[in-house]
Amino acid sequence: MGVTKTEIFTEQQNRLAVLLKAIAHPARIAILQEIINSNACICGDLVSELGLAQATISQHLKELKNAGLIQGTIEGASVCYCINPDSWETLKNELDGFFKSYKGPTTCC
Amino acid sequence: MGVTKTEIFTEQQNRLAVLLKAIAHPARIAILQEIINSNACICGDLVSELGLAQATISQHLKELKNAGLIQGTIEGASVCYCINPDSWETLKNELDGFFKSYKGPTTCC
DNA sequence: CATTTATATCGCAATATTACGATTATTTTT
DNA sequence: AAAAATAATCGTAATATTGCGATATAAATG
Repeated sequence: MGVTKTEIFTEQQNRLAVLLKAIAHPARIAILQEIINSNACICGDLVSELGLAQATISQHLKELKNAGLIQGTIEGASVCYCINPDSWETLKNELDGFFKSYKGPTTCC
Repeated sequence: MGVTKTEIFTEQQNRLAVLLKAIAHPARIAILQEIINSNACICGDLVSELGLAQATISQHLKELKNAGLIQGTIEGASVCYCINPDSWETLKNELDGFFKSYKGPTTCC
């Protein structure tokens, strides 16, 4: 046991869960914010900005990249990470739909 | 180690991460969708709707409740769960702000 | 009041996540 | 080419999550 039963849920539910899980960590939220705010793409500056080891940051970046939320391009010895505009837009819209599907409180509770 | 270093992140980052983590599971997404779609609040119908054991559903409901996303009111022998309108709205806005802070692709990657 | 119904909680096994030191690979710099 | 800088990967320890059977709790029903 201990494994998420993905087979009993819809494609959409699983996909949304994977993307949200990728964001659902303070370090990865911080990384995304850094990438967004420094309008130039930052690389290993994250290691000095956030207080985490280089291996840890690299691992978080990998997860964000696996989820498709960011993309990295090699720039000499360092790597330049930035938001993947398409998946960012897709997730934004999907989440928007999800949150808007709730039409306010009902009478029961 | 293996413990998230919450102390090095901002309140906002930690709060958002906790809320997103609560949603970031297909079963909990399915539960939220069920609660939203059945405009009457459902109770243990979730157990028959989704293919998970009663103990598992109850645990997922607890997590959603702990995160403040849903609230349960006792209704006789059963419990009626529905969305917490305030936290739902708050999270929606916070996420909206987060996603909107990205102003499209830059020149670098 | 015994029985059924509806949920919650406990305890456990399987697995996933988080963090980091050490190492490796690659590119700059000297 | 050696040294330094940058980032990825490996291995590992600590902890968290997921799922469920078994059990507990509480209300409804007979």
